[in-house]
Amino acid sequence: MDNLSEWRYKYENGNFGITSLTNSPKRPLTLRDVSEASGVSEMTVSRVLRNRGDVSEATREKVLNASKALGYVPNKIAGALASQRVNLVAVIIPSLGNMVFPEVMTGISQVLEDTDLQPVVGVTDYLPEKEEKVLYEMLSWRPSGVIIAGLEHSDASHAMLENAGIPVVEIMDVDGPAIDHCVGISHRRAGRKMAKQIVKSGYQNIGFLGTKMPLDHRARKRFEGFTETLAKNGVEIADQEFYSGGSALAKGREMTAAMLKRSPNLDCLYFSNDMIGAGGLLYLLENNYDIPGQIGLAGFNGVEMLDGLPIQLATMDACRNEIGQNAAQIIVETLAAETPMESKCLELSPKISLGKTLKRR
Amino acid sequence: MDNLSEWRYKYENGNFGITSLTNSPKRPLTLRDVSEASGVSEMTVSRVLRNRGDVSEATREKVLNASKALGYVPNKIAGALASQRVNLVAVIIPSLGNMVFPEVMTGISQVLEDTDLQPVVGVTDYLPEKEEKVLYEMLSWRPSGVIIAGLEHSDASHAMLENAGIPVVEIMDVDGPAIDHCVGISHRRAGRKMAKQIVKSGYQNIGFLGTKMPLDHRARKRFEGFTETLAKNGVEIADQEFYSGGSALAKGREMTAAMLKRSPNLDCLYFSNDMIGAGGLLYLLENNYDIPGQIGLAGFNGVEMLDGLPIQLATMDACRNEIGQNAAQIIVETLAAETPMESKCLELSPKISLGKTLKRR
DNA sequence: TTGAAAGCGCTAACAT
DNA sequence: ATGTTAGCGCTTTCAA
Repeated sequence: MDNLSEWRYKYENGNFGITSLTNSPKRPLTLRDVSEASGVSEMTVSRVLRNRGDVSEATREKVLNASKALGYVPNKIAGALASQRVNLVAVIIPSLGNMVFPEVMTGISQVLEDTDLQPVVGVTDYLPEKEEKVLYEMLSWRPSGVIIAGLEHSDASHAMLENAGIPVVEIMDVDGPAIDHCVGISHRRAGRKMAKQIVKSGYQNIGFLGTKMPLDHRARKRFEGFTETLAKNGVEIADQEFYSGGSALAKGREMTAAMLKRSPNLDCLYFSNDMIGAGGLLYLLENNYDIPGQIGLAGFNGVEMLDGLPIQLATMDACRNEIGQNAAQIIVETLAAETPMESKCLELSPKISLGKTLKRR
Repeated sequence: MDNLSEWRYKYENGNFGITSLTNSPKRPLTLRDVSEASGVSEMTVSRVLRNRGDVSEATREKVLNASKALGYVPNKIAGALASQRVNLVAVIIPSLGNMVFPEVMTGISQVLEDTDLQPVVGVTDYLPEKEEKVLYEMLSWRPSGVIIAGLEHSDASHAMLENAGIPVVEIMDVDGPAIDHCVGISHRRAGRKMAKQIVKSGYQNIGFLGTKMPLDHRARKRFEGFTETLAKNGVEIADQEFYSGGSALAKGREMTAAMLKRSPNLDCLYFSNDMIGAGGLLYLLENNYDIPGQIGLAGFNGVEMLDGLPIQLATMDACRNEIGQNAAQIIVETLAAETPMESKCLELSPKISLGKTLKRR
């Protein structure tokens, strides 16, 4: 950073204009160029640029000036090869459109910002083959660690992660065996918890609305936990519907309309995410349903958006930021540890938020 | 990919279990290991793994088997250093939370998927200093191209981009001089267009609600274009309010309430993004305002979410996916070109969508 | 069709 | 405090 800020200073003070004319922009500059321009050995230049070892203030200045004047940007590829160290952490997530994952990313960045590590994102679109491809691609850059969503991976992905020889943190989910470390919530438990709450509130005819994704294991686990607990209480899902693609808000609206037309006696709807929940909520309000008296509603995620809804939707926080922070923290600690760290598995507790769409008893 | 899929095959068929016992996961495997395991020179192994040059089918098979059995993942760092080529495209955007940028990313990925290029994302949080840092960091990995949001950069960033010696595409905005290529819309023109529409619809007392970000140049330009055209029509912004942070939907609601309390005679609100627009819309509906008769509303972006709203908000599409696709296309073409490509600047036309929140005349 | 040698640009480990 | 040497793991180039 020091290097960078001085460089910036230089440009802001106009020296750039001159130097840009002196060096052809074709061949990227090397340490050697800086070395020659400053009359100091490459090694010393390297030391200055990395703030390593003892360098006299005089040489330091000479080097910095030359480096800035030329507009030198170090070649990390060569550096990484020589030092066998790469300050990158691979972060592999299913999607950026989900809002959940940008928040996880924020948590990760917050922690990594205080280190010299940098997150690099890869997106899998919930496809195991793509996950495999992305993982392979990222591992071939020899990152210092991997943070990857979910516990379910193809055999090949699994093998790659086990053999990578770097810390691996599987995030979002803890319902299953982890390869190395893991941080997340139990989606099964989350489903159960909401089922308990709904039953406790006195609802009996419950509909489920969710995504069609057979590959969204976490949604599936929530569904399983949910039905399981209902069953224990002698209640069965009265109707269910799944969607894929399109605007979640619009889908929630449509599915709710369709389901209530089909099963008018439902008294509660459980949505697998807050966005479709919000759509359902808007639909019901427009059609003058009494919420939560006539019909109860619950979602999942605790997306910030909900604060702006006419009525606050009951939901459950998925601890996204916290998950990101903890995962990054584990990577940092593992890398700092002298002795090989033990695998850690951290289960966070999603907080239920009743909002105003479930009856209180 | 061929390499990868065969590798996968191997694991799925259980060979992994055995080999994982044979090689210690401590030292990453090298070409040499594969070479020794297959009794073929490193060079030939390299050829096979990259599908380069002529290799006999027999050797090819030997090498592939050895490679898969060991679980070899090539080291791109070494490869990049040797070949002086990196298949990475740096994509630098202000935020992932905005929904706009994930959509741009989708467009980019769609195009790059058919090539061997890979996007790598960096986030600046709308901060010029962070942009500088991220850019410096990314350039030090010697990517093949840069796609960066906006036309406004610090002097140092500007200098780095000019000197990088790789294709640069500035996206989202075309109101200003580009360094190399650019793809986007004119936000000034977008602001003007919506102003024209609002005036044409007969509104006279117009309020503006937007983000407080002085660094969101595109929002600023829309605002400028908007007021400019109003002025030409003898109309002045009657009230305005800016926010920062928090749930955009909730903010839209709050700001709308506050503004109408303060300026009850407003007959139209222009929101700088659809999310706050949706918040305002929900607030007004709940309070039984007649939309668009009593009060007109317009937003900006054309976010998919809007489809689920009770009334469709008037807005303007920012061509996000298209921008991403075109930007990536330019990078691909420039890299493929034998002779240095001319700089291209592509202005897309945002489509206005009247929805039901503006009067039709 | 295959192999051997010479780096790519940097840094670790030693000198000095 | 500074310099020298020897690679890092690949690919390029040239030879066989």
